[in-house]
Amino acid sequence: MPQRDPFRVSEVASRRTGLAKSPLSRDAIVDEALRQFTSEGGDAVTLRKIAKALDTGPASLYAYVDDMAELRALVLDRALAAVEVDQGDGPWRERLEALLRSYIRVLMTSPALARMSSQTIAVGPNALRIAEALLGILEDAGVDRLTAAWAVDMLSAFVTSVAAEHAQGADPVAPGGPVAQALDRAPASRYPRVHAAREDLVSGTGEERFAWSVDVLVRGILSRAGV
Amino acid sequence: MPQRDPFRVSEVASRRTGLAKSPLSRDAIVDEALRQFTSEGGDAVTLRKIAKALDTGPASLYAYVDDMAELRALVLDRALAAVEVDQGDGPWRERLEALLRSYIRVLMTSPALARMSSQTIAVGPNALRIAEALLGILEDAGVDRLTAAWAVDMLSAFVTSVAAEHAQGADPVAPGGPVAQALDRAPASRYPRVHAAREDLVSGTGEERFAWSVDVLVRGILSRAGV
DNA sequence: AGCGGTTGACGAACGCGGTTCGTCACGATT
DNA sequence: AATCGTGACGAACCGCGTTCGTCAACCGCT
Repeated sequence: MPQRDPFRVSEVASRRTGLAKSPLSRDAIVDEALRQFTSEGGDAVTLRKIAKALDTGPASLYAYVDDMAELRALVLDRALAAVEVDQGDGPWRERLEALLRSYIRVLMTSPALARMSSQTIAVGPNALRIAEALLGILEDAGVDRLTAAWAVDMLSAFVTSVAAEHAQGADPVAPGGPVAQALDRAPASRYPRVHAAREDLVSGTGEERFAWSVDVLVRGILSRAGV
Repeated sequence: MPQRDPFRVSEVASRRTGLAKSPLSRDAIVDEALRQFTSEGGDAVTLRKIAKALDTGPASLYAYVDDMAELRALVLDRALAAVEVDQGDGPWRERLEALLRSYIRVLMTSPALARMSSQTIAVGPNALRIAEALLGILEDAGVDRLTAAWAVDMLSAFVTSVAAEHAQGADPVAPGGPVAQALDRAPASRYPRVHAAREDLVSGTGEERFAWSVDVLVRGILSRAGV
């Protein structure tokens, strides 16, 4: 039990005048939710915890937010505000990789955020900002508009995929992790190729795999684009 | 309160001898769970509903399953048993596309299944079976082992991504859907490229986009492979 | 200055989720 | 026939999102 502050009554009064306590706005709610999403141990972010942190009850939040789903969407877009979209004026290839790297880094701030991004389609202003930047880079690369549009979809899906994979427990590919265990348990008789490639399947750092995957995507996209 | 059946005692007795009722095994639990995952409206599959369908209480399942997480993993792998891996003896490109198509079709059996597949890394025997087949196809394509191993990862992630995207509400890209709405709301002044490409971003059927994406991935992978 | 009407905040409760615990009936063993 | 260990189960716990009815504070009137 947190200590019940006897001065609480005056706080309530002051809350209306909006001096000591923030008067509970939509922004304040989203801010606190994002703070919990990123700072917390990464466990479940709940409406009740957010309310408690804002020194109120769960019901009060419903004046500003329709739904937990809406709140999640708002939080995701606010988180995406941290994605750095303007990556200097180097060659487009470097700018693309830097943008995707920033995108991934933001999503990996917390497992909860990464999980959310793979379940919610981001359609907020910041998602649009990222899409706009990607289209610009692909334009510089000489990719036609339709190809670029579809490529934006693939690149976004790729980023959320990588983040989601990273979200469930520290590096499942690491030695001793569930993947390595499963590969060791796989009998060579039934899965000869998996067995033969068991080291390759878990080789490389996250960094290397990321760069490799981006390269595969870029080559594929360029080879489809009417240069 | 559900009516208390006086005949219940005899049912318990018959359950022990395992005649009328299946005597509650791990397989029976996973079977029923998968049935609910696929047949149900696609909503949340809960331990309690599974128990009720098996004519018992939630606590009884814990004799056979450690966790809801373990149950989910078991269900996912059992679902993957339906993926058709042996796709005739045509050219590798067709076999690859057919395999991925079967994979996606299975995951799209229900939204709940699709959502699960993007959160849980599949490491069961059926996941290994699919990986084995993919490695075989890529081998036929002349892809070296390391490239093939990493490509398996990308292809799997791609499949679960597509399924997850499809999982949240009937086609978000459809006209009137949240994506189209967001694009219409996007001011051309701030997002000129997004605005210009707003039709391309939502164009194409799921089929066309799937084929296009696979083509991008294959081209990228081949161009990295030391043929 | 006094006064309804509107609105936002809140306590309490509802239904449902996964999980745990103590009990008791069962089938096998002595 | 008596006993024992096992495992199925009812009941309960705690936390979740959400809803409802109430009440106090603010606003624009007269």
